[in-house]
Parts: sequence; structure tokens; C-alpha cells
Amino acid sequence: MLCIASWNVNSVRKRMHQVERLVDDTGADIICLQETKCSEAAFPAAALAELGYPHQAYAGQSGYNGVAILSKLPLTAIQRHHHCGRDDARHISARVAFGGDTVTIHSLYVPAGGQIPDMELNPKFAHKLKFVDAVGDYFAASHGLRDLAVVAGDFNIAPLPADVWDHRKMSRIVTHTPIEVEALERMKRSLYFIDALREVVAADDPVFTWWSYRAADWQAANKGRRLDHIWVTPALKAHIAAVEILSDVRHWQPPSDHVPVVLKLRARTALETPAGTHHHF
DNA sequence: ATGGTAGGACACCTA
Repeated sequence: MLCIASWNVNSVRKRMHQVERLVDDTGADIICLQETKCSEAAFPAAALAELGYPHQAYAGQSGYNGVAILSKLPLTAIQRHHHCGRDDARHISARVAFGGDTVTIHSLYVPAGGQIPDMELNPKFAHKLKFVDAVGDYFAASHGLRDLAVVAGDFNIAPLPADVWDHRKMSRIVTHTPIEVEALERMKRSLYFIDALREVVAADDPVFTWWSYRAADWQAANKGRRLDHIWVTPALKAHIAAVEILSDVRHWQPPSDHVPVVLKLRARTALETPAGTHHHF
């Protein structure tokens, strides 16, 4: 079994105790982080290695953004990706061994997009939509349709009506507007990705991964959104063993406003060969 | 229609 957790920590340095608790609770083989909010020099690499993750890929900038992949298993082909001509630390990938093959893990942090859902009035919103299209183009160009790949992260878009607390109200709010949902759908079609959580939770069952800091009582109000996702390529669909949103983590003090999503992939057996590979005896 | 909170770096931006 390969266990992959993804979490927008909102500052990795502020959240080290909670990362340790996540490790204790899940024993994840791989942890994808977003919004680490520190430069590479300030990244707590030694402390995370001490927690059992000596293999690390991370990109950061002081104060904003920042993504990482922490692994118990060796990482190869570490790549930092830039989109839309910016050097924001929003996308990093690495490969890890998986049942005689390798799976590419992507940790992705999509721009939030500001407050106003209008491309003309709000450059942040325009950038968000361009970024999502650029990531889709990148996936289509860099992977084959039979590749094993996992894309985990804060996509900052809640695509389904049941991914927000009120579909009608939220349709005019950035993260759930039709134009963002369409952009995310295009990104998803780039490699015919599978939304892992919705493989195990019905499409009309409300589930959230984010609750605003600004609510007096986030749990009582429960005005959440599902902004964090783990997608897998079709070749991995049959290997999904479990997918879980760790909602309790929102109580861990001091909390991130996001909670982790965890995917367990059943190991490929020796009998399985990559689809399309023909053996001649 | 507005303001509510958090994190980081440096007076104000990001989410």
C-alpha cells in the first residue's frame, strides 16, 4: 500500500507539531504540502527528515506560496514547474517506485484568484484561470495517457454543487463560479484524471476540506468548501484502496484553514504489466 | 453591503 497525504498547511513552520501528529495518525509514505510560506533556506528540512521523511522536494518563497513533497521512499526526477511566465513556487513533482513501475507525484497550489470573479476587473482572477489552463497543457504535454500520476493539492476550486455549503450562493463567489469550474474540467480532461475522493463518496454528498478562519465557530456554521483534491490518472483508478478527508484536523491548535486529504493506493502485483506493453517470449 | 481571522514580513500584502 502506498499512502499519500496532501495538506495546505498555511505555513509549515507554524504547523510542525500538526505535521508530526499527521505522521503519527496516518503513517503516510508521502506528504504533499502547499502554502509552506517560507524560502527554501528556511524550510524545516532537518526536522522533517527526523520525522521519517529524508527524501524531500520543495520550492518556496518567503511569505507566500511554497510546495513540497516529503517521502519515506527515494524520490527521483524532481522538477519544479513554472506557469504563466512567473517563478511562483506553486508546482513541484517527483517520481517514486510503485510496484515495479514509477508513479509521478505532483504537489500543486493553484492561485486563490482574489475577491472579484471578473477577468477584466481582477488580474488575480485572470491569472488563476490562465494558470489552470497552463497546468492542463503541461500535463497533456508531459505525460502519456497510460502514465501513473497523482496530482494532489489546493486547487482553490470546488467543482461540484456538493463541494460547497450553498451552491446557488457560491456560484458568484470565487472558487465556485462556472468559469472556474469549466477551467478545472479542462485541466481534468488533459489526462482524463479521476477525482479520487468522488470515487468513494457520492457526487451529491457534501464534503469540505476548507473552512474560513473568519467564522466565529467554523464547525457550527459549517460553511465549508472542497478546495483540496487528489486526482489520479486512469491507470491508477483500479488501485484506489481508500480516500479520506481528515476533518478533525481543523480542530488541531493552532489550525490551518485546510485539512488533509489522504489517498491509499493498493500496490500493483508482479503479474500486472503497464497497459499496452507487449511481452514476446 | 460589510467585516469577520490568520501568517509573514515590515507597514501591508496574501489567503
